[in-house]
This record gives sequence, structure tokens and C-alpha cells, in this order.
Amino acid sequence: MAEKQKKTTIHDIARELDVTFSTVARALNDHPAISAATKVAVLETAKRLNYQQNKLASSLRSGRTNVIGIIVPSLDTSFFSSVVHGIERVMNENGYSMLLYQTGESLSQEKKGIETFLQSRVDAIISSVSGEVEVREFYEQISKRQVPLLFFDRAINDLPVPSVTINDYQAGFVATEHLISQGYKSIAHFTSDQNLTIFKERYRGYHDALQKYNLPLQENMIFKGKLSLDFGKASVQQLLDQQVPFDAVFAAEDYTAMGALQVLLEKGVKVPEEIGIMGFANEAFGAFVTPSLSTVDQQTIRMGEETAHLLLKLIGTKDYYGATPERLVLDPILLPRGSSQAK
Amino acid sequence: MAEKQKKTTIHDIARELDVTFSTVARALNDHPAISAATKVAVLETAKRLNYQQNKLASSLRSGRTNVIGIIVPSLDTSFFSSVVHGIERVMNENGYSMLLYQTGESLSQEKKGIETFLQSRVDAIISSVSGEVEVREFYEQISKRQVPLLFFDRAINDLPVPSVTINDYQAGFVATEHLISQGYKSIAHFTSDQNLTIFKERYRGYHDALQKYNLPLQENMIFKGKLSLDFGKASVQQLLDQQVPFDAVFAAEDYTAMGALQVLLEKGVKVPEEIGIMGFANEAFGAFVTPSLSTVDQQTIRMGEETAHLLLKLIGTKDYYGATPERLVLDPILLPRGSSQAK
DNA sequence: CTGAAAGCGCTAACAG
DNA sequence: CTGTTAGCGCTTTCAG
Repeated sequence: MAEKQKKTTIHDIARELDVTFSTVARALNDHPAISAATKVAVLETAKRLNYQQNKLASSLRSGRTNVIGIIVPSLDTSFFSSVVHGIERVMNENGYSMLLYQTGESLSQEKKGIETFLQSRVDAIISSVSGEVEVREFYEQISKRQVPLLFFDRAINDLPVPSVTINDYQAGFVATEHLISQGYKSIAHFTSDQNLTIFKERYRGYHDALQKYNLPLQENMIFKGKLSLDFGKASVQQLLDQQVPFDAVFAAEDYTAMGALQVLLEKGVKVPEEIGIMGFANEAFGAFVTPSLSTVDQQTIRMGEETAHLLLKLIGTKDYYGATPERLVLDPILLPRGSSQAK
Repeated sequence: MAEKQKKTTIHDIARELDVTFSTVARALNDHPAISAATKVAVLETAKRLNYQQNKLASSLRSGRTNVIGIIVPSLDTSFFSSVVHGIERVMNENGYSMLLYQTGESLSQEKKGIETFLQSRVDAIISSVSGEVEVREFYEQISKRQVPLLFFDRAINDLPVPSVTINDYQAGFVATEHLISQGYKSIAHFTSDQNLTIFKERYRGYHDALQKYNLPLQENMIFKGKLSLDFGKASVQQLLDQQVPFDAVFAAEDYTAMGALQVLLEKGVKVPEEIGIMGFANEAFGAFVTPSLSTVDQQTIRMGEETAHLLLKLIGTKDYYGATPERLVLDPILLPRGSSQAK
């Protein structure tokens, strides 16, 4: 039965070479004041003895872990997994590892995640928050400890924290404007409960676009709920049942739009001829369905990469929370497709 | 300008309460031999002083980090992000954090990931490998160090390492058998370059199903390449161009199947009446396209959860590499849909 | 160019 | 029930 043999340390290497362990440490860190000869010797024996640096010890002493904590609602979502993909790739290239935490949109989980990260002494935290109002105090803990924090997509705007987001207002506006330009005049909006700014902003964009083109905003055409295929189905069904006259749907999320589309097609309603549909998020299926689903692309991977780059730029700052926070706002990309152009 | 104030340690708490720091340490760890009174006092001042345990120090001393390293090709894939989702949720509930590493299918990245994890002294590593033959030696390093290792989906079968996979042979078999049962007789197969067992197995299942029903295996109907929408398109196009008589396609991955479907529909070929299509992986779009795409579900979230549970069960073992490795094989779920039933 | 010494913050015997 | 002691393996002055 294999015994857990002791790991080799710099002391072991030092003993082999008859130098002190601090010489070994320097050699391994490529310190300038070490002769090339000893460096070679150290590296060679390190390899021979199968040495692996103990990052725990090194971090404990140096105060830097080279680990970034990242908090997202869920990875089982193309949006977040794609952003995390972008972040990880860039941070990884720059020598950082990522600690991952999913909250499932639960506040207690979010608090636990932050606590774990703080205890793990991560060098920074990147987060997309669950409920903006409720989690303020958790995040204030982070700044109190002077740990760099960066928001992406979902930020708490009145906290002085850098962020990378997309312009959701503009996205809502151009999506609605596009429908209007195609001749639709009675546009319903299916959105989320309004506890997150991103949905408020999309709604505001929708609202202002209607206003700009002198179209009335009708309360009975606004549906708020948990965005999903079923919510989209139920909402459009309700419009139909109540015989609300509408000729387009702008859903704040693609699955919801898809639900609406499915019900309409089932009922024999012609899309886009009779009713136009716009989704949001550019899920993979949108390009493949019939008619193809018009939507708004959020540049997920780019968002991840920009998030990482901004953090890398700021992480060296002497006083992270002293400066006015840099907020990068990406432009949404309108993707008009079959479901919205025909009139 | 806010100064980086020193973090409070158990010594600070001890000083406040006029006890020794080891009493404080015990109180914080809820050690039985500490009076309720001091526990309360310690907890109270800990909170008041905003104490956060330093896990680096604790792990360095105890030898346990409660961190699991997880290696995947890419998170920008519904399959892997979904499995990671499942793993993280379960491990998190059991007090573990996840360090994440994406390889982008690159061997050097895979090696770097393993090295980082070993240096970070993770308590275990969970991995889905990139190239089985080529990365053997990296993985042997892990067992040499007695660090628990678990494979999911893509395993190196001749290494004595536990794993959670799905039965890809059976999946390939039932997918093909389903097509046959629907009356299709000339079934093409679009698959990956055969460096990974999972694709070899799917192919073997396809092969044996044909054999069982006395259908000939035709070399000119087998296409191997980098699975993707474009590969699917190019492959059917080639079948069409060469006028190979075929009446069904079994693709080892959904996007590839979708590419085939798109080209056929463009050409006016009736699916499923003239040609049947089966995909693989149950991507979200499959349920929404027209005709809906038949596919095989891999139980991704469940795979993640089972992976976590198996690891949790094994991680306590005294001699992880002494026992014969437990290999959990999940059953694939055939999802027959519109694209394959009509004849 | 190398050595000596201190200590990061905690855990875990061993005493009492 | 609490205190003492000895490190975990490394980084980082300060000497020489």
C-alpha cells in the first residue's frame, strides 16, 4: 500500500546541493543575484526530486495568491458560462487561477461565496450580482477590506466599483425601434421582475422608443415574471385570450421569445407577417428555428475578456477604491432575423 | 487615501479577551473542550473586529485545502458548463471550493493546469481529458503524488482512476437502431477524428447496430473531422455531390447534425420523409428547430452530480489508488423527435 | 553572490 | 477547560 510520501521542499533541494534553502528559493524565483551555475543546478535537482512549489506557503508569506474569485448566478446558462470562459482564458494567460462560485440567485449563497473568497485571500473578486439592493452590504465588506472588486453585466451602480456591462437601455431601444421600423405598432413586452437594473433598462429603452415614435404604452401589454419558455407561452396566451390587439412581442430574453413564437405558430398565426417577435441574448437556437429569431447579441465572450483586461489594468493600482471607478459599457448588437421582418 | 489596514487575526481577538490565541482558535473551530461562555465571547469579538479566518495559513498547517481542481476543454460549451454546474453545486454544499482550468484542448495547457493544481495543493482533481494517449504522463504525476483524481465523460481507461461517463457505445447503438427501426437503411455517420474513446465508442455502436440488422457498412458514408455546423454541411454536401445513395445521417454531435439538416432543407429534401437525421448531445436548439432534431441526451447535470458524489465518497479513502477504481457508467437517453420518424 | 533569521496565521500535540 | 510550543514551507530583509 502506497504511503503518502513527504513532498519535497526547498530544504530538500538545499541539502542535496549543500547550499542554504534561501539560495534555492531565490534560484527558483529567478532572482537576479544568483549565479547561472547554481540556478541550473537547482532547477535540475528540483526536477529530479519532483519538486512542486507550495503556493499556500508562498501566498501566506507574500500576501498574494494569484487567485481571482468569480461569482455568477449559474453556469448552466450560455450567457454566464460564456463570459466566464472569456474571463478565465485571459486571466489564465496572465498567471491567475479562478475560484468559482455559483449562487443560484440566492442571497445567502452570495454571502457565503464572498466570505469564502475573502478567507481564501483571493487577489480580487469578479461578480455578477443576484439582487442589487439586498446584497449591498456584502459588497461593502469587500471594499472595506480593500479587495479589488469588479462587476460584469449586473452591477450595483451606486457602489463605487468598476464594471463591464452592455448598454441595456440602448439594447431595449434599438430592439423596439427595429420592430417599429418594420411597421409593427402594438408591441408587447415580456420582461423580468424588475429587481435588476438590466431589465429595468431594457424596459426603459422599450418605453422611450415607443414614445419617440408616438406609440402609446399600454399596461396590459407588459408582462413581468420569471423569464422562461413557459412564461413566454403563458404571456402570449393571455394576450390572445384577452383579445388584446397586438402585432409584435419584444421579450427580454430568448427562451421567453421562443415560447411566444411556439404558441403563435401553433395557433396558426403567421410570424412575422401578422406578428413580429424580438428576443434577447442571442442563444444558439435563435439562428436555427423557423422563422429565425431576431435578437440582441450581448458579446458574451468579449465581455469576459474586457472584464479580465480591465481588472488586470486596475489590479496594480495603489488605491483601488480611491479613484473614480472605470465603467466600461459595451454596445449591444442588433441581430434582425426572420421573426421580425416582413411587413 | 485608505490605507490597507492589517487584517485581524486570532491574536487580536486573544488580546482583546485576555486569553491565549490557541483558546481563540479552538473556540472558532467549535472545539468541545471550550466553555460556552468563552465561545460566545470569542465569536462576538470576532464579529466585532471583522475577523476572517486565513485559509492559507490553516491549509498550510493542516494539509487540507478543501479546494477541488477541475479541468475541462472549454466552458463555452453547453455540455461542459452544465456538468461543471452540477459538480460545483454538490461540492459547494459539502464545503468545497472549485478551482477552474480550461485547456482549449491544448496539451500544454492541460499540463499547466495540473501543475497549478498540484502547487495549490488541491484536495482532488476532476478532469475531462483532451487527448488520451498524449496526456497519460501528466496524469501519472497526479497518482504518484497520491492526489485523488476522477475523470468524467472523457477518461483514460487504462489508468486505474475512477470515472463517471455515459455509455457511448450503447448511445451509438440505440441511435442507429432507432433510425433502422424507422425504416432507414443507408445511414451515414459524421464523427470526430478518432483520438477520443467517446467517439470511437459511438462509432462502434453504429457499426454493431448496422451489423445486427444486416446492413452493410460503407466507407464512403463515414466522415471524420472537426465536429461543427460547417462540417455537417460539408459532409452532406459531399454525399450529395457524389450521389452516394443514403437515407439517413447519424451525427456524433448536434451542431453537425444541424448543418446536415440545413443543407438538406435548402435543397428541398424532405426530412424526415426522404432522409432521417439523428444528432447527439441534446443541445437546446434541437427541441426548437423544424423538424425537431432527434438526439441523445447525456444527462449532463446528473453526470456532474454523480461525479461529485463519487468523489466525496472516495475522497475519505485511506488508500485512494489501492482499490480497484469505481467506474460509474450512466445510460444515455434516446430522444426520438421529428427529424427521424416518418417512414 | 550567498547565508542567517524572522515570521506570515494557523493547527495540533502535550502539559497542566 | 486553557496555555505552551513547535512548526507547515515559503518570502524577505539584513548581513556579509
